[in-house]
Amino acid sequence: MPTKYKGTSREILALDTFIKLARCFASVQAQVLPHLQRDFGLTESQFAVLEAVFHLGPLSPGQLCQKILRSGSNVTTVVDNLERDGLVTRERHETDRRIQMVSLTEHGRSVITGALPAHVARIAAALTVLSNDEQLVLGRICRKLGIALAPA
Amino acid sequence: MPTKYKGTSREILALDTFIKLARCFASVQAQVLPHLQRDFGLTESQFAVLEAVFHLGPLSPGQLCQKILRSGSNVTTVVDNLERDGLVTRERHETDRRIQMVSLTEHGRSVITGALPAHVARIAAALTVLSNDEQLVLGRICRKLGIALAPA
DNA sequence: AGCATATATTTCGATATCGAAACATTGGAC
DNA sequence: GTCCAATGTTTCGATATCGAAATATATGCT
Repeated sequence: MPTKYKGTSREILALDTFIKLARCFASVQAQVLPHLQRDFGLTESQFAVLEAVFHLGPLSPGQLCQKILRSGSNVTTVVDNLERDGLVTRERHETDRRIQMVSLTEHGRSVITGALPAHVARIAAALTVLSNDEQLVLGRICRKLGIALAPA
Repeated sequence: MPTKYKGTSREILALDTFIKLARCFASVQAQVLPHLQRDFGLTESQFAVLEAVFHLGPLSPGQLCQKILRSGSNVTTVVDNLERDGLVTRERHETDRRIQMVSLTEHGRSVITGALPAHVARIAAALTVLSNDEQLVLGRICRKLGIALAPA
């Protein structure tokens, strides 16, 4: 009985479900993030930025904001640190000078190409405790919930 | 096709599932945390500490550490801020003086009793997009994964 | 052209978060 | 009783994270 809250049965079910969701997500993160840090010196957000730019090409902070689901001010900070470490560069957009395009450096590219396979392998390893069917069902339900709550 | 990574089909399924899980969790958090902050001035971790002490009685930082799934140093910081704001107090354990027991103040108790029902109601509201069966299945799979990955 | 509004980014101040190291206390070995 | 290893907490330095305010640029209206 994971929850001690006294509410309607609908509330109890929802809270119970959400607590399991949160703990499960935290558990997977715990399997994966320490390695990203120790093996490649990357935080979760740094990895996410590198991965996005690697797969999609140069992006603005605003676009990164959408991709990594963080605030604009946070993207600024993360990109600052990546730039300081020589993994990305910032360049003003040619025609709209409000925009700063973030690109990978050579070093950044080699770091993300090195880190990506190991990271994916760790996630896959963590999820092997679920059958393919379970993963599909989990994905389907999560997708439904995520889409329903997505910012208008 | 949420992922652009080229790996084994097993890896692609796992990554795809995990991305949906992460986004879904983030979406629910986004429904819930801003209200906790604006309506009650509480961060997620502050709420978690108050809720734990409210339901379980006075706890040590080490016990809180287990409950809220954060590092010990983080618990120290969160409790510092709660103490500064007059929501909890710290007292040395009678017999084992290494331990600091964290207790609710009157004010802390009234804050958590005020915040809890609204918080639960918001979570329940967010999850109403899923049927009872879907919530049960989601909970079951998450629990299986969470338990399998739980720290040895 | 001038100006108000909208958009893109950064700055600022606060809290969270971690791991490693420091500190305090306990309890067992001798 | 003394010492040492184990346990519990805090400190320290770094990054993340947010929202609000500031800044820079663009765009539309007149």
